[in-house]
Amino acid sequence: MNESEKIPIPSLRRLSAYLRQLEVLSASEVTHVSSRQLANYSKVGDATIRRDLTLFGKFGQRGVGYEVDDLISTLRVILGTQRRWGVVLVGAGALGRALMRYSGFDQRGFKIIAAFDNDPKKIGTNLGDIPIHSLDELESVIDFTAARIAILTTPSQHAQEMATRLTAAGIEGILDFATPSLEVPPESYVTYVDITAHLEELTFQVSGNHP
Amino acid sequence: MNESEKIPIPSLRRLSAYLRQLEVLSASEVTHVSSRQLANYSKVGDATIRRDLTLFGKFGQRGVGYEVDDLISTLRVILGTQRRWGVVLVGAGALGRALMRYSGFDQRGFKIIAAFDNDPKKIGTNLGDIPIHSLDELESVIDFTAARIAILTTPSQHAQEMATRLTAAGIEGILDFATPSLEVPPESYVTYVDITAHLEELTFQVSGNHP
DNA sequence: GTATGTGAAGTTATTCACAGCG
DNA sequence: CGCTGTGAATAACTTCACATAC
Repeated sequence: MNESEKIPIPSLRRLSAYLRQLEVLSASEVTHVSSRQLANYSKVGDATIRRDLTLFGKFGQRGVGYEVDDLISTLRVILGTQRRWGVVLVGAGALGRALMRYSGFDQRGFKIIAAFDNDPKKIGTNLGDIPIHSLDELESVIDFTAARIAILTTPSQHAQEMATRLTAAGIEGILDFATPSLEVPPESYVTYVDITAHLEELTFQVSGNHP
Repeated sequence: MNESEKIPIPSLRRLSAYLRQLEVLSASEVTHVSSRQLANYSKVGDATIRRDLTLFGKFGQRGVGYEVDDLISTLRVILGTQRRWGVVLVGAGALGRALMRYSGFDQRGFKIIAAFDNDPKKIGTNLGDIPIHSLDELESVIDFTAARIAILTTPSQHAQEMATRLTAAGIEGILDFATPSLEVPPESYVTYVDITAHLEELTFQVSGNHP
């Protein structure tokens, strides 16, 4: 995939942050918010917020601001989460199991519907209501559930093989915790999360070994 | 903190990725690598790699490239991970416990040395060799261990209070899984990881609701 | 008065392209 | 010759500042 009609990735990522803040405001019965107010809740400038939003349309009212619940709906439509997404998870180790137990996905439109592992002790069991399957069933379960998104939490040695099988089986987006720079077909999309890289960012800032 | 001597954050984050790749190459007994080769392993151009590295010094040899193990050491010095960092973890829920079990930190220079939770059933127990303390002991344990980095995996309602206490107790860097835009004193540093935001990035790309 | 949406300006980051060194 | 290091050029992103709308 990708062409994405020229949406800058930084802008796209900020949309999720705006959505979080708006959900908090909505829960506090706030009905309207200006870009200035929204900017107060983050490190982003008000002009950036307005520009980000106008990449997708005109959602504000001059002199008033944005209607909170409307903007939430709009952002969900843009991000594709006004509908529910079934997600499969490959690798039911410590991190995979933690994600399977994480309750926050539900309210954000995601549901882990199946997990896969190669440990015979886990295969056939459930964690909560999520069944853990053998890797042999990867393709058939993806086909049956029509899942399009996968979370990859295997050891890094197996990550590329799993990514190849996942995309061949119809998965279009992979959230990769396992290894940097997975090779996937051009019509699919990967985002990589490296927790140690974030810690390294902190130690760089904290230890100040700057030139 | 921060002034960071003008290191662009994107460059800084790529250093961690280079380090991962170099570690793989070193394990495969590769002794030298050119920026071009390194670029093949990621989506970054070779000129970007050279420019990133020269922000910190001149580490290559013309006509040859970079010596893999040397560059690994150099990057660790830059990132501050040639020494070992004790890290405290606040919130021993599913995600916190998964991170406590994660073995990859050790080889990257990090060690979770203590965890904190408010659940009486957890307090006083160990997970692996990591003791779980009462939150009452937060300040004293940070003081005793001289920890400077913390991982925050509490429910979001408690995150700000915990961040305030952590920084007051001497923590300088927080890896925040709990809530966006924590307020911290200017001499401390926060990096935020939002797993659902990454999933939203995928659903945006996959569902193609682009203008 | 207040706040959006947006050209224009400014800033930051990436890529080009090549001189210079091993 | 190959590959780094780097000015210069380009591209990407952010911020300014204001006309416009409510």
